[in-house]
Amino acid sequence: MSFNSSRSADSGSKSKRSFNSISSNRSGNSNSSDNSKKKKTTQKTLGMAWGSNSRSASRSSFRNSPFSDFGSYMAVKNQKLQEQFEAEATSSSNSGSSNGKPIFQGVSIFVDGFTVPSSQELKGYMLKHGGRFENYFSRHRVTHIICSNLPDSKIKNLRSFSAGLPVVKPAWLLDSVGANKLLSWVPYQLDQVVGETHNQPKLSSFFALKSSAVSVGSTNYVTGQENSEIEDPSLKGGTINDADSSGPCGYTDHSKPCSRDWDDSVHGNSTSVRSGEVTCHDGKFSEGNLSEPSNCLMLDKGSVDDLDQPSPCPPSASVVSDNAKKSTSSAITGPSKQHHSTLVDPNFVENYFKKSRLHFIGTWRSRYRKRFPSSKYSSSIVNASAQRTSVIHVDMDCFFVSVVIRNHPELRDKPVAVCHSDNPRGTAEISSANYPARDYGVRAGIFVRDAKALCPHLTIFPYDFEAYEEVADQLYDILHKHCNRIQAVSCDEAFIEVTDSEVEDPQFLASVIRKEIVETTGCTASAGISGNLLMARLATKVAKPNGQCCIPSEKVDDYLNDLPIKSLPGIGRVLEEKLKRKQIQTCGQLRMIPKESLQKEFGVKTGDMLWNYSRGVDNRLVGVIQESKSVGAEVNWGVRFNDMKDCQHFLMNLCKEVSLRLQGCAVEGRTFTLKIKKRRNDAEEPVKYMGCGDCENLSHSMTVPMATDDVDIIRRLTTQLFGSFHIDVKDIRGMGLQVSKLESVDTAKQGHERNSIRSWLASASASSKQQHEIGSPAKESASGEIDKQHIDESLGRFSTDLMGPAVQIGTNPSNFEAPSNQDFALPDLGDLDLGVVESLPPDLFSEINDIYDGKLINLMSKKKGKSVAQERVQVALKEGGGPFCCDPACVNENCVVDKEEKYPVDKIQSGPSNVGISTEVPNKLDFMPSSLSQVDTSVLQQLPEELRVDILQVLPAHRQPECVSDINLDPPSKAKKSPENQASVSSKELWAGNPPEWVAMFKHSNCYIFRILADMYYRSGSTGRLSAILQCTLSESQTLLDASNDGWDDAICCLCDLLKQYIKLRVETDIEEIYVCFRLLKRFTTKSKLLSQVYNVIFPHLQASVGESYGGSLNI
DNA sequence: ATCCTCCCCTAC
DNA sequence: TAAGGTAGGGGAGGAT
Ligand SMILES: Nc1ccn([C@H]2C[C@H](O)[C@@H](COP(=O)(O)OP(=O)(O)OP(=O)(O)O)O2)c(=O)n1
Ligand SMILES: [Mg+2]
Ligand SMILES: [Mg+2]
Repeated sequence: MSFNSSRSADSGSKSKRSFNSISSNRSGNSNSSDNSKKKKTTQKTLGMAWGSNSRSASRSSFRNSPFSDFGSYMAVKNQKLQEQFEAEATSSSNSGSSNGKPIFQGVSIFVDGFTVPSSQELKGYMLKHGGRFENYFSRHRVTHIICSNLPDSKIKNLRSFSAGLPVVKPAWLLDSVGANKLLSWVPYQLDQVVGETHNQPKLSSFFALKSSAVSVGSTNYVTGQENSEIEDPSLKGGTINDADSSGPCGYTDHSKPCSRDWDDSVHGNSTSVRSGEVTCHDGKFSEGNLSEPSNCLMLDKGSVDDLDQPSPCPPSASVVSDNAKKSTSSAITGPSKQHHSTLVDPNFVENYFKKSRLHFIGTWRSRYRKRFPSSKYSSSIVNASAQRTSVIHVDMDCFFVSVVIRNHPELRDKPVAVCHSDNPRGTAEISSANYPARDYGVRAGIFVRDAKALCPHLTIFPYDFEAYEEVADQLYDILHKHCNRIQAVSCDEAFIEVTDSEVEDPQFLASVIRKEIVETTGCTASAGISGNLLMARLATKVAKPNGQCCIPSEKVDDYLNDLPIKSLPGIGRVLEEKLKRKQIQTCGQLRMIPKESLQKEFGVKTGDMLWNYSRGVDNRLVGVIQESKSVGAEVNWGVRFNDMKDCQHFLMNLCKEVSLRLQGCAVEGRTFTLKIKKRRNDAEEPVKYMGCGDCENLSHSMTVPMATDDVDIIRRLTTQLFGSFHIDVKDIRGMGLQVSKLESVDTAKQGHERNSIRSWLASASASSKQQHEIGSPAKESASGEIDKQHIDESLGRFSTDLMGPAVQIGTNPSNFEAPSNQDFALPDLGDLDLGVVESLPPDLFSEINDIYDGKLINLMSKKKGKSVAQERVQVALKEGGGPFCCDPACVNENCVVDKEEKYPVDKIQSGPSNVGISTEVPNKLDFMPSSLSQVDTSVLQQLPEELRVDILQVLPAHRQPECVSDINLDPPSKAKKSPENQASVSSKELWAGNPPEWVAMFKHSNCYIFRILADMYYRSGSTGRLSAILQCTLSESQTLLDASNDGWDDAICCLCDLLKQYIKLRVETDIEEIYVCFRLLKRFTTKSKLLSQVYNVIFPHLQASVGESYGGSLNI
């Protein structure tokens, strides 16, 4: 199941998709689908339980482990988890410093529910007298449960989870304090519990227990499980079955049988909307003098409530709680106090996103884009703007709640909210609350503990992202059926534009759509109808819940007059507060302020918006669907690092995420912005569990010349960006990576074609037009002359025949037309440099051969034996013969570096990014060259010793930067004895007092030095060292290309030079480097003004014609 | 003037 | 326990 396939899927059919765009790319694991499908079917009526699933199991590092291995691993890990748990700071004690007599020594209480005195006071008593206070229940740590009173529904569960622990009234503590000794708790037992034995010793967890505070039967809505079947994971840990058999979470499959059955059941119930009877009964609305039925159509709130809802399925299957899984699916990286942080879970980023509601709604749009690739209708909208139009705004009522209680009609009139947790003391956020709950003040975004305080009998349901996705799809299918001008706002909300000619009665259309929505989804929607986006949206607010409302233009002013400014979209907390300080609370008051004042105070655009909105004016058009401007990922929860390694690991995963999202959107980006949330100095631990608390928001960005989606490049960039923060990783509370300056990956570059030579050439020629826009022509032609000279000079030593004669291009950009991809003319076969072509890696050769319909190979065989063979340097690189290392931390000689590991996570431990730990060794990746005199000593230090010696011997010959003398260098005697070392002597003599002209080509000092060395080694036949220094150059070039705007000319020069050297020398062990060169140049040169240099590597004789056809942009 | 970077604000 | 993301708009201030 790939992203592209889902994009091409017919919108009517339920294609496999994932709400988490990453997961579909990553897992590609169809093995789990059978399993998960079954599970889903049975889960349906209960909603998904806490999360983990076969997908996550299959992605875990244990995916291939046999059961037994996994099981024993889990056993060990749970033991460790418990040990951690023991040490965890979720409990408070005051050992040693208690100022009261330690009468509660050995007593550890957990307070359940409301108590008198409050749990905080009890905590105070405990700490004062040597006892412990547990915020969260654990049978291992807690010795007594303190409880004043519990509703009956809780008692049963309390018995269960208490597992024989005494449940005692607070008076026990008070009396003990009063008596100044520990009294027996027996007389203080809670009456309701006395005499009972625990006949249900197994319970999901305290967490799960809490969720059944309000129960229907004994079903726990949160876990979707009969309580009696739940095991306490904190005791036993996850079972193997847990890890292997639960259903997927990020959602993919919409064609499951259940949805069919459900659809059928819906259609079995006939419904009707009696739109003729509607009037505006809404109180708010009436107060606004808008109650005329003729002008304002509003369905009676009750009228749709009466519509039949799909018949509820009885709760059927139970699902193993995810609690166990969570404790098992994370590996332990070391002792830690946080159980849900980056410290514990190496897959934190991925796992986190799977459970984040905000991630779900935040990424919904990109999924929608794939379902309904846009721009079909956006142009017609512009045209249609001449006509009179109405806007309908449709928004699902308390979306998340509606969806999860579709099959619980008995809860429709009871307060219900969706939340991760049902802990009445928890800091989990309410995602959505239904309207009965809102009557109690429960709102999206408040903590569950506050919600429970406002409404103690609030029923909490867990998330079911899969179901939200499914309903959203149904919603948009319906909308698209009725209208082709739709502007998606979110998964539960859209604007529809209708022209008067198309639809005579927008209100009737709205009622039809709403009826269809409730019939299809089992959830109600509300609609607002008005003349523009703003007023339609405001009308929806009036209409909710389950109603619709029209605000005709003549009623706009009246309606707005008393409307609180906060109700206007775009005015949030901050603007509201600022206006309030100016005594502005309503739109009517806002209208009194002249536009100029507003603009002066809030900025031009914002002032304009305020002025317009307060008058009901909104000039935005419906449906102008712009392509996305940025793609990013961030995590600001559970982010805690102890050391650089944790941090780097996290960052690299974030990069992977971002890279995959870019690829998922088929875009590449040029600007990378790393955001870091840094704990404020004065901020203590956040109120919210694992939250980021009060933070400073920092960001640094970097723009590279060539757009990319490549994870390795992104990682290098990100690493470099991170270094620029100079931040203590312990202060980091959140990080995000955003990519902007996006360019869409055109079809020619997609798929396997992407790295082919043909597409490279084609894209290069197509995009060469843009070269005119880059840089000034004067500068180009000037530097072109220099470049040519220098390159001739420099390359002459290696490969005089590779460069053809220079072509000075006459600049005539105005006449220039870039050939299209199709027009790209293949060079004549006779124009190819056969020596170079022959030396290409086999598959590159074969690719070119294919381009020429196989004629190339014939030509080659004819000319065989003539040319290049004798020019080749015979290289017989023995194993490890090239001491190379680009690893800052590694100075071992003979270090063979695996390409994949060039920038591994743990290599960036030192350097400026690691403030306060070790700044004396600069981070190589932080180096950004700017001038010839700037020699990066750290780079030099990373070189193998022998090469370093050579450099020091060479440098003084013409220009030795001062800082080189700082290098602490002990010339190894071994190096002196090496026969290869002779090269440096001769080279030194060669260059002494006579620096070659081409040195100016390498403005970047490292490349410059490397180039000198390469030349030296080449002359001396030191092939091992030559190979090593070429790799160093390649590595430097990569860094340059990725990171520097200034350095990419240098980098291109280096790479072209390198490529020629590699190819010409045919260093067989460096085949991979040739590929890297090619890839870099392909990526890079489509927009390079130095394009022709790359061309010349393969098509040197084409220079003149290329130069002509590509106008003045070429400088060779 | 216009662009760029580093923020802040807003909505779902 | 708990999963505070994502993307666009826009302002301030500096570089050009
Ligand atoms: N702070 C928020 C706001 C919204 N949502 C999610 C849950 C909502 O159900 C969904 C849609 O947002 P709405 O603003 O449309 O809110 P509701 O649909 O829940 O209620 P309403 O009836 O007011 O539209 O987005 C969320 O998780 N957290
Ligand atoms: Mg809604
Ligand atoms: Mg909404």
